[in-house]
Amino acid sequence: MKRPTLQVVAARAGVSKSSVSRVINGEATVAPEIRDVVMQAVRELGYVPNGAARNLVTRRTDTLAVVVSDPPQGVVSDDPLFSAVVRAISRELESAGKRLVLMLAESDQSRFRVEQYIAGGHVDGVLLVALHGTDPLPAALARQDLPVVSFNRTSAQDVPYVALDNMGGAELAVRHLLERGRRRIATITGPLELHESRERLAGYRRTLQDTGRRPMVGLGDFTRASGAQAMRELLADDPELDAVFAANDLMAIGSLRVLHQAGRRVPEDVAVVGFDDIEAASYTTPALTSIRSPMADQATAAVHLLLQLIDGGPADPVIMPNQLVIRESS
Amino acid sequence: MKRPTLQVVAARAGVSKSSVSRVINGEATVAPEIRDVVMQAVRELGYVPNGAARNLVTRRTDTLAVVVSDPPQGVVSDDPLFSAVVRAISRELESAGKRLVLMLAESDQSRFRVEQYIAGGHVDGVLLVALHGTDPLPAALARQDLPVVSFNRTSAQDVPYVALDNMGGAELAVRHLLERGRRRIATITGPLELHESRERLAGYRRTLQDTGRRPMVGLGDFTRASGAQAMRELLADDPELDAVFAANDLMAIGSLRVLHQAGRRVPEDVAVVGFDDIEAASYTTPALTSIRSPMADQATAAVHLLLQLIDGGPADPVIMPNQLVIRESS
DNA sequence: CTCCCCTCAGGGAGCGCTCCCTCAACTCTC
DNA sequence: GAGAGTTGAGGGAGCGCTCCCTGAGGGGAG
Repeated sequence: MKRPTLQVVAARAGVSKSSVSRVINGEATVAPEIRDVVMQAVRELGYVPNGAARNLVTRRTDTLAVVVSDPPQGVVSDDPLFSAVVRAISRELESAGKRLVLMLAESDQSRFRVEQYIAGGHVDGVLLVALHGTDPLPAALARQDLPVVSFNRTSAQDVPYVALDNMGGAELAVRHLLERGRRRIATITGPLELHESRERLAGYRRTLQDTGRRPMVGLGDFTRASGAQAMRELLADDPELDAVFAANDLMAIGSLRVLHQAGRRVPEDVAVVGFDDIEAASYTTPALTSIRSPMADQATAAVHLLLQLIDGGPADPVIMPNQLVIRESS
Repeated sequence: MKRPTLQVVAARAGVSKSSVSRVINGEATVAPEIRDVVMQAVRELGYVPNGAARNLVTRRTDTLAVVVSDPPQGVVSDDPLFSAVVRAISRELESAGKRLVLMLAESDQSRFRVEQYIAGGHVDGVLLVALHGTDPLPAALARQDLPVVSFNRTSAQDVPYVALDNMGGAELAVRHLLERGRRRIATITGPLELHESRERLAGYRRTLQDTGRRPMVGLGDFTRASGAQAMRELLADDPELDAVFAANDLMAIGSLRVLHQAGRRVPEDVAVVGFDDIEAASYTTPALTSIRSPMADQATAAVHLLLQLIDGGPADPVIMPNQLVIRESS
């Protein structure tokens, strides 16, 4: 059963292809009676325009690619916030009448496939999530002349972005701990190849430096296990530490358990603050104080920026502010 | 800067369009020297075939839609497993050389848009996630003559599916509690409009009935808050209950806190078993015993089934078995 | 040596749509 | 009432590709 074409609809309605096309595309210069007879035929035949044919001539696809560039055990797509981000993007595109092609680039080969796909004219623009500082994809995509917006700062200079205020968030966390009277505040970092990890670390460093305190840095990689491991090391280095700022919630959760096992009470002996405010942060005992990253808002803003870019608008970067959510752990 | 076309490549290589097309599509009947000269030209010009033009004539798009049909506060896309499922699907499609268009259908309007899109010939097949029993979308999509695979059983009879063994999983949970010597075993259900909630409840019921015990049913809706509320009611109804099987982990986590507040020790006084084995299940105190749903495997299986269907293969439903993961809460 | 067959490159139609251009039919102005 | 202007329908080219068909050329068999 073949789908009806414009031609068929035109024949049925007794008008020309052009008129049907005009009606379908909602052009103003169509007489009401022609519009009615065409709509009638469209309904009767269940006509839906063929996308490929339309794309071919208009050069628009109404489709945007969301490219997540990340190693297989990567932090992005494993992130508890991943689904929130994807949903926010999806909703925003839906309301703009656009479609979303999701591509996870987990290897050089798939990165190549992404490039090919983008070059194949399948999409009108790209929303890029590539946190790794050395990722070659941002630059590669920027070279194609297609609108690209990054979900964070990238090494490619000329890619517009919407980023979290990671440094400001870290500052918020550390100030909060200082205000609570903590004096020996350690941090557990994310993997330092990632911009956001470095920024959060920098925020921690700067805030401590302002008050003349000594930084204590444990290295993590955003996983729960790495948070636990880093906590053990930090405790061994300084058994007297009285606060930890973890660069994400998963690591904070990992450290909670280690602190418990080491006989420290949270928050009495050691205060803990995480980052991201994932849902699990409120399930822990004690519930975790965290920096809420407005990821959904960030996603929405990124989509807006991209759509604006596609319409030929300006490409001003956006920085999203964070918010401290105080719970039991501090 | 316009992208080069087949024509341009042909001119550069000094051969015909047809030959270039043959080389691009890897046909065997091409002389090596022609292949070389074409590949050379392709490389020099950075030629990538235009997708729309190709689709238009081949009627293939190498693109599959993943449609998640769910109300705005729906359970599916809020589910912690959502991202795992999406990633598994994405990987599987990537390795099959296909693309993924993700569509969230959250309203009647967007459901209509989905139908239109599917009818527009943009995709080769549809992977449908629609848990709601009354959802009209499965039937609507089944009417289009396009391969459709559902991620669970649907009300549309003729849609092939890959489903979890929900009943078997519930049975596993309840048997486990019985073996631990529990005698008053309550359950907290998911929203009963969902197939899977009903199946999990039925599994609970059947297993208890087999041993002549009385069922105690609290109604939830898969959210943590609803789990807490149901737990309060169950405790009020029967302060002596000694075990709870929650139809998902979020509700189990909600009930843990209520039990703690009510002065019950877990697992000494009341054992708790969840369902899904989300990551947060291992963060709780005590860590949660749960039924592990092999969601990623299910996703992979669904993709396989769909690809097989597209190739004209058979459409035999698949049921995925579950596994009991025993932790501290039981 | 001739004829036939087979291999493989080129030509060209056509996929379904948009959009430009033409032209018919009115309306308005003087 | 005639000419100019305006409105809106129809015709047809062409987007970039695939794929069928044609025909050139070479090899093998008789």
